[in-house]
Amino acid sequence: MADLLFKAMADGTRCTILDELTDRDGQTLFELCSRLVMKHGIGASRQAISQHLDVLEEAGLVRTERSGRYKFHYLDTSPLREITARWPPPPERDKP
Amino acid sequence: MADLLFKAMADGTRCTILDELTDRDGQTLFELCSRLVMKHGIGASRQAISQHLDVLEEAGLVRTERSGRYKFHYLDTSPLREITARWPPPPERDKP
DNA sequence: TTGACATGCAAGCCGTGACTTGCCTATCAT
DNA sequence: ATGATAGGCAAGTCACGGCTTGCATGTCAA
Repeated sequence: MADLLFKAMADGTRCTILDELTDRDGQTLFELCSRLVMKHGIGASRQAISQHLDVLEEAGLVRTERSGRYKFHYLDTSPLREITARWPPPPERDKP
Repeated sequence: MADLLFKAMADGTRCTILDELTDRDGQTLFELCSRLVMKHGIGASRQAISQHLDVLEEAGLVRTERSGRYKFHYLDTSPLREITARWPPPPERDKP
C-alpha cells in the first residue's frame, strides 16, 4: 500500500507533476505536457507523462475525471499524511 | 536534495529499517540484521542492509555514531517534514 | 461522414538499483 | 600475538522502471 506511494514519489518528473497540479489543479494531459516544458524544462513525451500519471493515480495522489474527450487530473495529497503518521517526530525531550 | 529522500523511501526493506529504528533507536548493523529476520522475515544479507543504511544516511534519515568497533544508527525523521511542507493539505473549503 | 484532436494500449530498449560474492580493515578478548 | 567480532570496499549479476515507437480508440467540429 504505502509501497506504491513511495515508489510514486521516487521520481523527479512525477514530483514536478505534483508541483504543477498544486499550482493549477484539474489539468489535462496535453496541458500538463506543455506546462512541464514551458515552466520546468521537462522535455518528456506525451506517453511518458501519461505513464507517470498512471503511477500517481495508482498511488492515490491523483484522481481523474473524464468529460468528453478530455480527462482532467486532480491532485490529492492526503496519502502523504500517512508518511508523517507512520514516522512521527520524536517526543521533545530537554525542554528548558 | 529531496530526490535522495524519496528514492531512499522507495524501498520496502528501507522502510522496515526505519520502522525498526523507530521501535528501538541506536542499533548496530548486526542487531538490525537479526531483528529484521526475526520480526519482519527479511532475509537480506549483512552487506545488503549496510548498503540500505548508506542510502538512508545520505538522505539524512539516519545518523551514525561510531564507538570502538560498534557503529550505532539513529533515526532522524525530520527530513520527512518537508514532504508535507511541499504539498500541504488543500485549504478547507465548503465549511458548513 | 471525415478529419483533427485527446487519449489509450503494447512491445521493446536501456540505464539504474538491489543484491551477491569475495576479500580487506579495525577493534577487542584471551 | 592470535583468533573472533563488527564493519567496509569493490566488482559483477540481474530484474525492474522510465522512455520510446507504433498503432488503436474515442470524441468533437465542419
